[in-house]
Amino acid sequence: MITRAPTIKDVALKAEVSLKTVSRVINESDDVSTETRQKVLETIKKVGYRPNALARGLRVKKTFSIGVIIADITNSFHNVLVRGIEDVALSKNYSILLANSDEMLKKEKMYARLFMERQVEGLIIVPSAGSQDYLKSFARYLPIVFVDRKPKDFDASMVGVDNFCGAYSLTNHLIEHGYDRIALICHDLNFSTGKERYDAFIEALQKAHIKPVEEYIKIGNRTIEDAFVATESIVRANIRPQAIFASNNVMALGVMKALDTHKLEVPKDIAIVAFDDFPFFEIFRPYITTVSQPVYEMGKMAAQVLFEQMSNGIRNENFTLPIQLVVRESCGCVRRGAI
Amino acid sequence: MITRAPTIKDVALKAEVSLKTVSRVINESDDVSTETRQKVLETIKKVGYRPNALARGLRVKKTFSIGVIIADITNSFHNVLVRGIEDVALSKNYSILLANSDEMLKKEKMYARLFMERQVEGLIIVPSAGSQDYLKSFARYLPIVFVDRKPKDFDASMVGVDNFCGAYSLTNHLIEHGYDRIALICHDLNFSTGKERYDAFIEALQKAHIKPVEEYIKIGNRTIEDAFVATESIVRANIRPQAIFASNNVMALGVMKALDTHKLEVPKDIAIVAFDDFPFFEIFRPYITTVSQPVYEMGKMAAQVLFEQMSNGIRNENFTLPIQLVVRESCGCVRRGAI
DNA sequence: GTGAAAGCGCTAACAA
DNA sequence: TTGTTAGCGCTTTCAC
Repeated sequence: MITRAPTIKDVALKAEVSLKTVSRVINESDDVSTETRQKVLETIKKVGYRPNALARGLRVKKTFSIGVIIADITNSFHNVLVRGIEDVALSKNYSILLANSDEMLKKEKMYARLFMERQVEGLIIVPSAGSQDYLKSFARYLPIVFVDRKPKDFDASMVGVDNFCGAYSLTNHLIEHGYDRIALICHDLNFSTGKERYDAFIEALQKAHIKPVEEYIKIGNRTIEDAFVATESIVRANIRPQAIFASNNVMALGVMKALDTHKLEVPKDIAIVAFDDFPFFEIFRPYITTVSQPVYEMGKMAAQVLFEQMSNGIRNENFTLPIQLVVRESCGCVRRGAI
Repeated sequence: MITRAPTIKDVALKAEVSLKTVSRVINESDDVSTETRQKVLETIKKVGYRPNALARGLRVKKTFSIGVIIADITNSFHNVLVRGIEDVALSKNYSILLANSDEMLKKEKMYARLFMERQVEGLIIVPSAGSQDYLKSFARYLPIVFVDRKPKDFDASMVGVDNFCGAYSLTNHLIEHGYDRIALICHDLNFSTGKERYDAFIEALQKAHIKPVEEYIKIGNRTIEDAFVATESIVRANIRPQAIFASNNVMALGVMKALDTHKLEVPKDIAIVAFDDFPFFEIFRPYITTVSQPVYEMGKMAAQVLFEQMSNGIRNENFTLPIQLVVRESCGCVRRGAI
């Protein structure tokens, strides 16, 4: 800005040594006489020199940065994921370039391209609905790792959980409570997570010889509002369901809000369970029964896989992390002891 | 990685034109004959050329990136802030480099330095407790904007809210309910926000001729755990307070958890209010009365101020955004109509 | 309308 | 141990 930042040249001039000597001192490499090193270090301090990572990156073709494209940093799932990624990146001295796709393929594409131009050395993506084939031309240059959701029309490593299994056991838990009128508030089936949870829900019902009721099944966007509206219509049905399965934690909020608005008590009047936990599900009543995903670990794992491939070459592997059924009280179970 | 990415040179060679001509086409500048332009564009497509933003940045001394240092992306205040910043950055075609300081000055410093080396064109910081004088040497090169908390030993532009005023009116609201035994669970006074909210709390009591009781006032870290422990000790006091003021939303969660654990009903047995809102404060009972900050707007404003200074020169201004008292039911007010 | 040469800040390769 | 030269991929200057 105002002043030009001093360069390696300025240091060399002032310290009366060559560029390379300064470079050597900076990189703590090679052998520079203690004397010269001292002199250079002092000069560096005096002129306030800081190496230009860009110039360095251009030369050595390393930028020490990776690109991360998630749906929305404001969503707790995504920010915890990012935290996991960042912590690993930090430990490797890498920075992350972050972008929100807002579930729009167009934005996802735009950012992926932008990050390529910025010479990121790897890409971690929570893919939006639609085709990821645009990544094919990138995959020759850097590794790409997907998290949470499966990409379409493009193969790369992927870190996620067994959504089918989780949703199945959650549905089963409701069935074991004796409910046979169970509603599903699900997010978009174009996401692999939505699809798998939906499929598991249906299959669990069928296995228990319960016929899925169409008016109890609502598919919408992953928003509080959509879940609210869906729940309202379900609750107004001729025969109210005894339980609701929310396909994710955000939608669970919409369900809760709607039930509260209609003065329905959980789990007395109606039970509810949700896929994916939230810290405060344990703080506010009713404590919501969920399937909990190791989100932070997913982020870490994704980063680890990426770094592994950055140094040892691109591979194509899937990693499925374990989930956990967290039984609390919203399903109708009696409350366990406090804290 | 595997393959070398094509450069401008490859394109020039293949299209049988000079480097500069390709450069001209890329930058949509100057006059290139339609014929040549066509030829170049085709070649670009054919070889899959993408400009190298780093090389370009090195030359034109623009990196189109800004650094953002927050406490923790996992905290809703901070991620909403980042979202505001990102949305503005996107509109200006800038990327953000993101880092979590975890409230540690050391990390904050490290990242600020790292970002400088990466040639960010501006810096937005939520400062940690301690001295920000290390930034003095940076301030000659780029603008720095602080958000939420005031820096120490260093002057720069700052975007925040009137914490004193907000905490004062929140405390006052409790006093108007007739409570005269009011507890404060506050985060570190080394943060300007903590200090100002604390001061306001005390002053509001004194103005109402209520003597602050030492055992009702707890200072801790901004964590659920600290707030939990603090609340427990307060609740066990000889004479229990009638209300608790939590200095932020995270600590409010700890307070709620502790009250729940001790089977104290809000607001029947004890009232609670918190500084800073949370979306789900409106979804789970009891609906918590808060002072709400325009966090997203704070992020946007910070970014706008930064960009303004990036183009028009560094200034030193303070921006105070309006807050809002959101009266719900945890303070003892009767519940308003649903949704 | 197009191109050659120089240089952004740095490091690799090779000399000295 | 230290210095010189070239070049990373791009744009700017100035020539043609």
